[in-house]
Amino acid sequence: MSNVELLPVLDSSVVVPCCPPLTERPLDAEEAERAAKMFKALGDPVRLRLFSAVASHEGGEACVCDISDVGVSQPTVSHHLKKLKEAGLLSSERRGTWVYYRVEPSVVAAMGKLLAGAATV
Amino acid sequence: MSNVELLPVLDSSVVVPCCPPLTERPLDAEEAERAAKMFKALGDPVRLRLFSAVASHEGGEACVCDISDVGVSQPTVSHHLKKLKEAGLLSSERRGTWVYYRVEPSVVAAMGKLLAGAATV
DNA sequence: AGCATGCATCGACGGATGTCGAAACACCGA
DNA sequence: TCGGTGTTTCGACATCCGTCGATGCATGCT
Repeated sequence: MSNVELLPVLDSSVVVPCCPPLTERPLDAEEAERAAKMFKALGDPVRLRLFSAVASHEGGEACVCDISDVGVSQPTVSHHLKKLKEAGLLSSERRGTWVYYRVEPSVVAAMGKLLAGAATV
Repeated sequence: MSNVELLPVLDSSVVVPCCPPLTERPLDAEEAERAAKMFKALGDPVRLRLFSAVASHEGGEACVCDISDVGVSQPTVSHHLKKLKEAGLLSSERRGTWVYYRVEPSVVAAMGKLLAGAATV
């Protein structure tokens, strides 16, 4: 039943260039500015729910109508999705009536790499 | 009956209970609230630099004096360290004149687990 | 063309947040 | 006990941010 999605195997070396792991050395101002934007994007409960809804949706994508039941108005949902997009965490594409959002794997991987190591001090 | 230890030994495999990976299922409101607090704590450039400074400091800990050169006033540094502590990402201990901060590995690991999977959609 | 639906933008409002200087607190050495 | 240094707390302020209703735009259906 499940037609397997084509997974572009996560190539860890092609991760979006941002910053070294947080444990490698203290981030400088510019690096911190960039990295903070990504964390900030997930630093809101509504955005986190939207992101999770997209990430966990079958097919790896979801239209706004699929995920907009998070307790805030429709304009607010749209506002948050825009923020997530600006942070690079989601991308969107219009197909007919609906707009589909999907996770941007490389950026999420970059966040993971930032954290990697900090848990094993 | 419940005279159970409230704070069991922190086994690094037993990560702080928070939420399932973001890809497993959509987070509910309560989970999102908890998880967002952690991301929000790292969503400020100054806090990210402070966290990185602690995480990368030799010995896994640093006193405020070691890391307070991030371009803001000293009270502001203290304010941000408090936020990181409240989020559970750092812990602190006073030893004589100085206060030492260190990374709380289990909480950082929890954040990593949230992200894990979202990069391999 | 006209209308209904899905989504984005606008403008406004209230509360949260980052920042500072001043002051308080904790500790140590003389 | 006193002064000095490291750190936190306090109070104030400007800005940012999440939220909403109203409105605009794009698409598809009749």
